[in-house]
Amino acid sequence: MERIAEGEYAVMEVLWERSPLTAAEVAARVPEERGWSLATVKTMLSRLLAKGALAHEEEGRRYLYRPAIRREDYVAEESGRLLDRMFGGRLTPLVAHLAERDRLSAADIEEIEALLKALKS
Amino acid sequence: MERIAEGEYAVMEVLWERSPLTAAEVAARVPEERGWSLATVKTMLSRLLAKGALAHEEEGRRYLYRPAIRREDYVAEESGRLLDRMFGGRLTPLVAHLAERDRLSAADIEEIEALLKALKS
DNA sequence: AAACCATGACTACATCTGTAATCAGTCTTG
DNA sequence: CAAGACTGATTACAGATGTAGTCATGGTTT
Repeated sequence: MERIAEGEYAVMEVLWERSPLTAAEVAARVPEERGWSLATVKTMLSRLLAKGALAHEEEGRRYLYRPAIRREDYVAEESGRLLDRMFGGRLTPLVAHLAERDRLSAADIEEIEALLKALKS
Repeated sequence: MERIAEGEYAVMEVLWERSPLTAAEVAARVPEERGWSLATVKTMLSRLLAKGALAHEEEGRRYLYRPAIRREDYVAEESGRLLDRMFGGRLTPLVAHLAERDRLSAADIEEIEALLKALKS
């Protein structure tokens, strides 16, 4: 599975959210902040097709695009990569780190505790 | 703070581990697997200097390099970025995700529970 | 039919990255 | 001092990425 670049990821998000879509529809759903032209979105679509991250089916004279890889899998790979690189693959240091950085509220803690309890059973 | 590329990160790791170091010393400590020549390491060092991620002091006719950003901060930024992009900024889904993917052993769970308990007090 | 519009394919181009080689000094060593 | 060795600076170059523009073709509207 080839690497998906940051910008391409925005396109994947759109299609994971809803698919299949035409190029124009994808462009309409890409976050405003990107400020992309339709041409740019089309380039992204082509590259993602080439990488095998998307599939397309013809619908008349145009294409309908849909993801060819699951968001699940992509997310797993990326978070695994981060974990390995920065925390020696261990989740505990990440949690500790985020807690220190105030990325973890009391409610979060409760929630994670509940999750862990469930996992143990 | 400019983005640090994957390859450059390997150099930062070396210097976070121990610094200051000369270019040659850094090269000697970069993981074998990279198979980098000294020239490559020097390029990385220059680019990191330009990005402001490293600082150097002259030591005779050569430089001693040292990090100009804290590993802490870099790691915080990167993990925050991942969390925001993939999990809406929430840690719980990430933990749940990793658990599902068997990235979480029973021992890990114990450990995190202990950590959370400590955090609450 | 003529003019127009939408679409994918192809082309463009600057910047970033990975991966060096080469060059111009300075230090060392014979 | 001459020949190397070592160092940062400069240059190289291919592939990835961000960000489009252009072109050919086939459908649409008057």
